[in-house]
Amino acid sequence: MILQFLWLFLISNKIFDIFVMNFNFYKNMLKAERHKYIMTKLIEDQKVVTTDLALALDLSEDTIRRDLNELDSKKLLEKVYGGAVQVKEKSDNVFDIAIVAEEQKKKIVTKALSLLHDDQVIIMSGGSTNLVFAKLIPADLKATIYTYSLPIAMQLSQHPNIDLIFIGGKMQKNAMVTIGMDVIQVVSKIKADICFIGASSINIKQGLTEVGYEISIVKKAMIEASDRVVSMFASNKLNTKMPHGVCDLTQLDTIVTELDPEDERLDEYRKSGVFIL
Amino acid sequence: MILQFLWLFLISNKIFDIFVMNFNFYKNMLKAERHKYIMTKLIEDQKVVTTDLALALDLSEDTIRRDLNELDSKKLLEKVYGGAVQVKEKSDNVFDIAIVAEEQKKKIVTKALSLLHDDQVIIMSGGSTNLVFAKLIPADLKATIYTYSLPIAMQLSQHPNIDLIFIGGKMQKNAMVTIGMDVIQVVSKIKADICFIGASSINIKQGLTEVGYEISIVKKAMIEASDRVVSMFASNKLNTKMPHGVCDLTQLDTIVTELDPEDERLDEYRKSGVFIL
DNA sequence: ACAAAAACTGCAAAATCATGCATTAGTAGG
DNA sequence: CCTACTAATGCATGATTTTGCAGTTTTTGT
Repeated sequence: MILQFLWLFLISNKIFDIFVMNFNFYKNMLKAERHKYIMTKLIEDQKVVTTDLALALDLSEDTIRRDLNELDSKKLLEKVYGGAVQVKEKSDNVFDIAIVAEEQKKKIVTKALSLLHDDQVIIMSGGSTNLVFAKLIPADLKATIYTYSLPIAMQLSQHPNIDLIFIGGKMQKNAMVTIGMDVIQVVSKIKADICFIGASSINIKQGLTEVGYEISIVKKAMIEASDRVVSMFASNKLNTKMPHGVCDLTQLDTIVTELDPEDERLDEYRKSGVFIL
Repeated sequence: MILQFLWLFLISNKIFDIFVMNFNFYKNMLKAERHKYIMTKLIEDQKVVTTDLALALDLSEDTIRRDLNELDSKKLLEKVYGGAVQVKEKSDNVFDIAIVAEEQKKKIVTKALSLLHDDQVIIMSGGSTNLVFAKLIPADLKATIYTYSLPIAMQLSQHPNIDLIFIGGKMQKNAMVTIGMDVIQVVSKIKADICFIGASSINIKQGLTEVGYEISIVKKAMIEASDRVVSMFASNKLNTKMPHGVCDLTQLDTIVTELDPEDERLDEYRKSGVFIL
């Protein structure tokens, strides 16, 4: 009986040693090492607890808290009451697309809603203005829409009454649109009533111009395929220029900006014959 | 001697503590973790019940209520009498796709990452499991990926080293994938090294089966176009059946589930010759 | 309308945190 | 070697946050 206890005692002593080793293992740790340890622990467990760390590293909780505050201010973790958790990946979600000046764009596209009618065949290019437009298309509109923009297709796929056709091809990843010959081929076979073209730049002489060559080609094909061509953009795009031409003003039927149609900044465009909404 | 017993007592206390810790697994949960747990639970079950949460987390109902109020004021959920429900009006943001049992799916697809190599040509079908897979594809993988799923294309468009080709066609809006002859035509011309097929249902006799006819046709074409066919799914899909056949087990090269490859539930599948990861 | 369940309010105990201050260790310069 | 300086750490103190409980109010179902 005694022997059993003695044995247990020895065993427990061993365990105790291990404990002590673990406790004091990190005793002479530099601050940087500690931070690394904390970050590793955080990734392992999804969280760290102040008291646990103080125990594990044999330091006062105050020091741990200071560490956590420091790491928090570096945005490496998020401090919470009792410890810290992983900083939530803000842009991990590819799917939330930030739209700059969304209110302004809403104002623009709302005007263009009057151009929509049931049973139209519509082509939409990419761009955040067109995305806002897609959001605001009335739920009861019945139409066929072609697009080659992923975000716009995502948006329109929520729409109950729209026949949606995505134009496939090689993805231009930053703009999230397809480009290339496959796109041109499909677009050139469409007979659309109306197309909505985002604009990088517009001016009197060159008309619509684009920053990318491939996009400019696709837009040319869109215009060719549509009876009516509408371009929506904010007024800061007026009188600017990009390397690749898309079409001149005579090929545009309607432009839509946030300005009053009678605004003097649009005078020259109005003279060229394009309808201003 | 007394000391020995004292020591034993301390040790047993420690062991006891560990037991208690395991028993009350969530006892030392940080508030932030709790909120995360609640939100996960909410997405899984579409609702949470105050009393259930109090029981599950071993906390008073008051605390749970305070949590729910807090999350409610952050607009992350909507508190109702007895618990909380998901905040509606998700039409505001089409783009955040809720993935049920994301952790389980991560476990599955992580196994499949070993099948990826540089310079492969890959076809990916739709489905949330494949979406999780797309998220976890290493940033340094250089490959060409074909897909006809909007969310997967969105996800992969963030990937710097992947040539991404979207297969266009008519959109099946609820699944956010393209379907139809256009898709078949493109797929049948691809010569892919490997394809990853989501599964609605799988069983020994019929193999892969699908709920939609069109999808089943597309998947047939995918299999035809690929040297190697991989299907990833959770084990609850095992031994279920849908109306439209895709392929039998002999046409599958690899299946991946969250189960251990030696699990007895996979015995019959293993016998059929398919490799189980 | 009434009883039971759920929710809210105020309160107190406990845990956690921020701050100021003293101590220590390491370091650079004379 | 000594001194002054700085950074890091621990401790004391008071503030803040969290949590459960008791009592009251609101909601729900019958």
